[in-house]
Amino acid sequence: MGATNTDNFTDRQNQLATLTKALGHPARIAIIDYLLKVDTCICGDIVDELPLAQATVSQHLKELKNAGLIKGTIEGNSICYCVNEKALDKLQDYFANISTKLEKKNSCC
Amino acid sequence: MGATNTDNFTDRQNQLATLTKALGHPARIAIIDYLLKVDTCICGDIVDELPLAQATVSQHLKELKNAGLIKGTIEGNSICYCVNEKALDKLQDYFANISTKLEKKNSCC
DNA sequence: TACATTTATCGTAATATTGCAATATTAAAT
DNA sequence: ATTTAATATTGCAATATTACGATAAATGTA
Repeated sequence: MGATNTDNFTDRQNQLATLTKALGHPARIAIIDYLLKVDTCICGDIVDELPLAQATVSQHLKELKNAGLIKGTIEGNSICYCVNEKALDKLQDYFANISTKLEKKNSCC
Repeated sequence: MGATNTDNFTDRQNQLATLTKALGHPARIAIIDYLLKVDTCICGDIVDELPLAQATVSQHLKELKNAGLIKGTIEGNSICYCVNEKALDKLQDYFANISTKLEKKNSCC
C-alpha cells in the first residue's frame, strides 16, 4: 500500500484530487503566488524566491506541471513558467459550486 | 527528509497548503461530495459509500477533521460529520481571488 | 571550441501516506 | 451486566513525498 486507490473513484474525483494534491504544499502555493504576482513570467527567479534548493524547486515545478496547474515554455536559455488558467478555473468552479450548495443547506453540526 | 519545510513559508501559505493537501485524495473529495449531497449528516454511511475499509475511511475523516474541513459531533451511538463552511469559504476566496488576478493578467505562455 | 548559465535528473536518506486486519473504545439496547 | 453497534486506534507493509548534493543536458556567450 501507500499507493492511492484511484480505480474506485470517478474521473472527476480523481482529477480534483490531483489538482488539490498538487497545491498541497506551501512551496507550491508560493510558486503560484509568485507567478500571479510577477508581470513577466521569466522564471529562473522562482528558485531565488523560494527557501529551497534548486533541485527541490525543480521537483515542485514538475509536480505542478504534471498536474496541469502550470505550463513551461522554453525561452532561449531559460524556461518560462506560467499558471494554467484552465486548471485554476476548474478549481474555482468546484469551490464556487460548493459555496452555493452550502447556502441552500441547513447546517446541522 | 520527507518532512515538509513549513518554517520558511507564510502562515497563509501553510494554511492553504494544509487545506488543499487534505483534499488531495479522491476518497476525501468523495467524502465532501457525500456530505454536501445528503440532507442530514448522519454519517456512518460514509463507510458504506466509499470503496475502502472502515479503518481507512476513519483515517481519511480524521485528516479532514484535522485540517478543519469537516467537524464531527457525537450523536448518540454514532457520529455526525459535516463540512466546515468556514474552511471551504477560505478556499473559495483563494481561488476566486486567483481568477480575478488572472483576468487582469496578460497571459504570456 | 571552451566556458558559463540555466534547468532537469539521479541517487539517496528521512519521513509521510495509504490501506487493511485486528483490536480497542464508547454508547446504546437487551 | 452482556451483548451489539459504531468509530477509533494500533501495528504493519508497501509506496510516495520531501529535500538536497552531485551531475547531466541544453543553450548562450567569449
